[in-house]
Order: sequence, then C-alpha cells, then structure tokens
Amino acid sequence: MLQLDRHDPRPVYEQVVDGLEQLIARGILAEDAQLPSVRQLAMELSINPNTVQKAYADLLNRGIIYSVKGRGNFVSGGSGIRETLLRNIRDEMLALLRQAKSLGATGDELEELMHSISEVIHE
Amino acid sequence: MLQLDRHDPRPVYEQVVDGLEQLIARGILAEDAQLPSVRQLAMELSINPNTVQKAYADLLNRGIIYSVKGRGNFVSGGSGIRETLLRNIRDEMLALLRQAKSLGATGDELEELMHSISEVIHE
Amino acid sequence: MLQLDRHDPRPVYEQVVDGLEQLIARGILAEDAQLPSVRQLAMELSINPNTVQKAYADLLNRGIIYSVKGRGNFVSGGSGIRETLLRNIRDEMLALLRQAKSLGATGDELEELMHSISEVIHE
Amino acid sequence: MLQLDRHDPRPVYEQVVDGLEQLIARGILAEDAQLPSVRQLAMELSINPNTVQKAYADLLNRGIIYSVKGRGNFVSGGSGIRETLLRNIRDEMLALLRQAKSLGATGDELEELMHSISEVIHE
DNA sequence: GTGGTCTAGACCACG
DNA sequence: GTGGTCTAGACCACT
Repeated sequence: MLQLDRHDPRPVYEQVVDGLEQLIARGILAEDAQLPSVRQLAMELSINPNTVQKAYADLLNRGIIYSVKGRGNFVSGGSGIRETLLRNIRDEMLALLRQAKSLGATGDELEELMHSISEVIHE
Repeated sequence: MLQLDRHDPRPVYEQVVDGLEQLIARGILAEDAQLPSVRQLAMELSINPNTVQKAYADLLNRGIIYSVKGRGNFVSGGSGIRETLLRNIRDEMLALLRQAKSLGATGDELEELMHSISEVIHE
Repeated sequence: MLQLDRHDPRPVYEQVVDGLEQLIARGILAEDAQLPSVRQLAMELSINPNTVQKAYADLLNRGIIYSVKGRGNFVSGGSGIRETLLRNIRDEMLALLRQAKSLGATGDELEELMHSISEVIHE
Repeated sequence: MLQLDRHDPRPVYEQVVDGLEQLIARGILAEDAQLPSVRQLAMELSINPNTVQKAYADLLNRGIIYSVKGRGNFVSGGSGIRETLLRNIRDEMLALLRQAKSLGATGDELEELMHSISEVIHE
C-alpha cells in the first residue's frame, strides 16, 4: 500500500506524507475512509510510530485528514487535494522555467525544452 | 556581484554555489576568469569563510572551477555549465510531470498544465 | 433528539454531555424527566455504551442528573443548569478578553472587539 | 522570559507556542530577532529539546517564524500576528455568544452578559 | 484497540 | 554552536 525508499535523501516522514497524499489524490483512500493506524503503519514500514505520527500531524494541520482520539485518522472531505497538488506542481515547473530564462536560455532553447518534456505525456 | 537572502531557508553555501553558477552560466564570469578569494567573498557577504570554502569545494569537484595553489580559483574551460544546468532543469521538470501523472492527472489536465506554463516563455 | 458530528475532533463523550446539557437547559428535558437508557442511547447514536456511560457519569457527578438503581437516570431539580452554563460562557469570554489585553490590545481595539461581537446579539 | 504552568492541562509544547506568540505579538521579539535556541530554551524550561522543537515547528509552518539550519530561528516579517490572534479571539467570543443564544438566553441576559464582561476592559 | 504528548539519547547537516 | 530527523520506550485520554 505504501513504499519507502531508504536511499531517498528525503526524510522518511516526508515520504510517508507524499505516499498518503498520492493515495488520497488518486481516490484509493476516499473521503472519510480510515487511514491505517499509527502503530500499524509503523510496523508495516518498520519505522518508529513517532515518525508516522509526525507524518499524520502534517496531513492533519494541512486539513487533508482529520483525527479523532480513540477512533483513528480519516480522509477529510472536499479537500480538493488533487487540484492543490497539481497546482503546486505547475508552480514548481514555472519556477524552473523562470530559472532557465534567468540563465539566459534563448527562445529556441526554451521551445525545445518544452517539446522534449511534453513527449513524456504520452508514455 | 552576489547576493544572499537571509530569509531563504536554503543553506547559505548552496545559495553561494547557485549564485556563482549563474554568473558563470551567463558569462559574467568568463572562462579562466579569477573568482574572488575565499576570504574576500566571505567578508563581502559577511559569512564564515568555511561556508565559502564549502561552496568552492563543491564547484571544484564538479569541475566547474579549477584551483591553482597559491594563486586562486578560476572558471574552468569548456565546462558547458550552461548546458548542464539547462539539462538539470529539464530533468527536474520531467520528474514533476511524471509525478503529475502518478497523481492520476488526465491527458487534458496535462495538456492544460503544459499550456499554462508555456505562456511564461514569452513574458 | 441528539446528534453527533463524526468530523468533530472533540471526544464523543463530550459531545454527548454537551448535547444533553443543552436539551436540559432549554427545557426539552424537564425536571425529573427520564433520560434514555445507556444502551438505548448508545444504539441510537451507534457508539459504544461505555462512551454513553462516561457521559452520564460526568453529568451525575456534577449534579445535573440523578440516578436511581434499576430505574434509570433523571434530570435533577433546581439544578439551575441554564444559569450555570451561562456563567461558564461568561467566564470563558472574560478569559478571552484578558488574553486580548495581555496581547497588548489598545483600548480602542477592545472597544471595537466588543462592538463587533455585540452585533450578533440581534441576529 | 517564558513560564510554564505544570498544572495547566494543556500540552507543554502548546504553552510554549502561546508564550512565544505573545512575546512576538507584543513586539518583545521583533521582526528578524533570533529566538532562543532549541537546546537553550529546553534547558531554561527544563523540558526535552524535542518538545521545544515541536513548538518551533508549529510556529514555523504557520509562518510566524522562519528557520535556517545552523543559524537559528527568527521572527518572520509582516506576519501581522497580533491582528491574527485578536481576530481568533473575536471569533471564539462570537462562538460563545452564539452558544449562549442556542441555550435560549433572552436579550436581557445577553445584554447583561456583555455589560459584565465589558467592565474588565478598564481593569 | 485508537491518537497524542513527552523524555532520553543518538546522528546528520550546516556555520 | 545551530536546526532537524529518527529511534526507543513510557504514559495519558478516549472508544
């Protein structure tokens, strides 16, 4: 259901956050669905419960999940998380493009850049 | 010649590396031009010489600059740094696009994404 | 007769307590009226009987209801619960106002604060 | 500079957050001022560094402070934190008033309520 | 069983 | 020295 890459330089809790975000964005974890319990997920991933807790806390205070003591963590409704994540991706791509421009890339180079990445759409 | 942003959460040495890379990529620091000495740059930016040292070391072992004992640090020739940086940017954009796909973005959404960012080219 | 909000982060038993208090304060559950049995209320709300039990215990030891073994739970007489709740609300508002002062709010700001909330009285 | 109340039922890290928010809101910690280091504050309050860390993380992701590895934590600029906190207080008072209304408080009672708390302004 | 807080102690990256 | 992540293990509140 969720995989960690021990060689990924990003912190473990961040990988957990990203993984859960993806599951939610893709609808695999639907609105009001219960997430795995902190302890259980920790066991599955063989990491410390505190690390999972940290990931859940992050999702919680970004409004992506809600949490009820003694019951569990659940997917928030109407969070529009998929749209939000896509918007973030767009913004990051924009930032990269601007960086390319500040490097003095010519119009031709930028066109080619766009062309070469647009091919991946149809992979 | 180079500016730091104290509010930028990125490590200082990374900002220095990026700044120098941009100066070189844009030709402001041309091939074989001498870089400011470690001490001098540290003073100018009012940061620790160790930090500048670390930045120079990074550029050095990526072949972007070369170092002559007792004389100083100089921009490498034929480093093709501009191309390298552009290639990195392309790779990062590709990664983002793949991430969008893994989020379950439809073809239409991807098209629109590409369209909306391509507008920035002509800014 | 009583509704729970599964998205409310407050503990369930607290929601039950609050709900019953309001019913009593508004006279919907009058003096000496019998409350639903623990099991029945638990079933209605589809929650654990232990949770209802805890809520009743709380009301009991605050004197808001009384319990007769083998017969059930009943609303206490002369409990003045409505007045008590209003007094609690006043105390909490006082605490908030003091907090505002400790934040260094000016007299004008406090006046405006009072003014803006007093409008809700006539909603 | 900051005091904890061990009898306060609120979590310790929350008390730390509140305390720092107040210091910032009142201008005692001005824009770009450096906060005490995690370890130092932990020692002063005789609590675990992780607890302070958690408090700082909260302030960080609410944009109230910014953080630079190896340098420290600093007060963000233009956060308008004082206004934000006052607005929160107003909203909480509004919620309480509405609760009083739902309890069936009469207009007179509400007027008296407002009157009795408004006296604290001039304490 | 659930989530949440806290301590203790370690390790890493950065300056 | 600074912040940040992670583990291990304990305790509390709630269901």
